Amino acid sequence: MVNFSAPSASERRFMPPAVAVSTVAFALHPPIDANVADPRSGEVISTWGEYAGRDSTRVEHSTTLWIPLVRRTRPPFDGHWALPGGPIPWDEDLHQTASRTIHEAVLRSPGYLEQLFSFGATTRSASAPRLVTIAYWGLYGQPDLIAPPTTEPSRDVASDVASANRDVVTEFSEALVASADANVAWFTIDRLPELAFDHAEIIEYAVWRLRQRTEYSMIAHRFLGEEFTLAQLRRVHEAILGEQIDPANFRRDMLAQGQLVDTGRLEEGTPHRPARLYRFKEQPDQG
Amino acid sequence: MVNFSAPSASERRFMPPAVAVSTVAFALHPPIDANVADPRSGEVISTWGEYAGRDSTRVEHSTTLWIPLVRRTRPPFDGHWALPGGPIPWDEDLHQTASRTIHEAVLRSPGYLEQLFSFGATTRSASAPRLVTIAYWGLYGQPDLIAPPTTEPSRDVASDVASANRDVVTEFSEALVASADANVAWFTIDRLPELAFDHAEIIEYAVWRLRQRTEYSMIAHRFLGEEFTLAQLRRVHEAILGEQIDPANFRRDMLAQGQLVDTGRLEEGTPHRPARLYRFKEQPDQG
DNA sequence: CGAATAGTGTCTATGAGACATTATTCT
DNA sequence: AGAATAATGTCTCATAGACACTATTCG
Repeated sequence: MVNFSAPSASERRFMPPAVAVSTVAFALHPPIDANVADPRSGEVISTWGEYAGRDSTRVEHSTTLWIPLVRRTRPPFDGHWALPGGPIPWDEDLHQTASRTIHEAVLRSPGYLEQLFSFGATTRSASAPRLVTIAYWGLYGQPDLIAPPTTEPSRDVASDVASANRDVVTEFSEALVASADANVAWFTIDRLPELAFDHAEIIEYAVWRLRQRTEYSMIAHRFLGEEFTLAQLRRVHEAILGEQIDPANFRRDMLAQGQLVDTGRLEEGTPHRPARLYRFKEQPDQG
Repeated sequence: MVNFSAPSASERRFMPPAVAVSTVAFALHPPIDANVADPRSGEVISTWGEYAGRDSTRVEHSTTLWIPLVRRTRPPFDGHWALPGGPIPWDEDLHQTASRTIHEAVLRSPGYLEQLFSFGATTRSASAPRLVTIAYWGLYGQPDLIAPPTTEPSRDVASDVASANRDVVTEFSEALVASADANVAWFTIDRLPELAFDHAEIIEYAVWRLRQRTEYSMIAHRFLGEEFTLAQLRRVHEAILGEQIDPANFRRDMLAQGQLVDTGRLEEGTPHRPARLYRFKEQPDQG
């Protein structure tokens, strides 16, 4: 008979570390119905829909990236914001766990997901038991954000995993609360609140890795809809890089890549000369 | 009272995955006293010292990279070769575990160590319990290889971790045998034997990442001694890339980097014009 | 001297950044 | 017409690859 009752402190010393997953999910802006929080106080201000209103320029000209965070509701780091995530069930691949846990928080699945790094320092949480976190980073594209929230049957992780190692779940229990509530909100990456554990470091590294990427085409692909103008594509790159790009050179380089296809159609409803609409050339999906 | 006796198959279903570390440790050639195995049979042929003899050109002109592997002595994959590694004790950082386990197999510590990727597919071992492996890659430099084997007190992992989750150790028990024996041998990366688990995939990815590195200077740094000629440095780069480099262009580019310092001294004992000796400019260590 | 490798100089193709200029649409 | 942005063209500079040529040491 196996007894998985909570081990005492002295017994913990002989336990192997537990594993979990956390995800940094970038978007050009939050979903319409999502909460936006004040970076300073962490207080939820309003939904993105109210905040941005019908001012589409605010969306179109988004010049920075957003990520969703989850507020912890118990120690350690009670009240601090943290990355969405959770423990790894025995029958889920790492990607699956990342995808499912981010969906449980945001009610939407990112179009792209890639492993970032594993954080396992013995010091990453002073009081809690040893936990190795495999961090992922992902991208919410325009289609993902426009789509209404989906409700997948969320597995009862508490009984699957927690019963075997209940201590681990204390770091993630907040991800299990009903979503779209005040404990899930979006922040811009250049104005983040105080974060739990070493999650600030994880986010910093995720941003760095996103910017390191040479093939932005594939990445930007995920942020955009089916058809788009070169200006829209350029703004995605600018949001990722955090700096401006020369439109002329950008056009030349992107077209030289041979990844774009001119649809022959034109943008509509502009107060100026309309731009050509492009789409990406078909190519094998990955991620 | 916590009972960590081996769980049955049905009980395993509710256990969280265990975590371990494996390391791909590159070197320009094996240590002098290390075993060299025949790629086909996996049989240990001789030590590197016997094999290479006093033919220093064989060492100097090494045109490929070597890695140490450990032969499994029990199922699953009994008799197959695998990466050195082991489970993570509660009080060790991931780097420390990688460094310690590779030392237990090779009796030498690599001069450079960097996290590679975490492999956690549910399918990576059919019969054994779920295990997430955090892979590292490292470099043995010339000084590391010349140095005599060091014997650090190896912690009794079996009692630290294995007692808590004995099943996990079946994948790594071979790392605990007395080292420098016939179950540890070196292979060239282009002629590897059949490997256990998904370790072939891990090695392939490690080689890819090594070659992706733009700043080879830092990497090559680790492979060389204090002073070196440009030809020696070039051969390191050629071994990493797996292809030849134009000596003239290589010289120009390396000197333009401003990382090299002319020591003013010359190579000795050559049957031709001796080359200048360089060293790397002092810079903050990392890794 | 000849062999062998070290070391230098030069030509060319490519790609990125800067920026001037023309084109097209709306108000 | 004037505003605003799309789209094109051109110049320069930095870098990488190819390769001819000179220099120095040993035997």
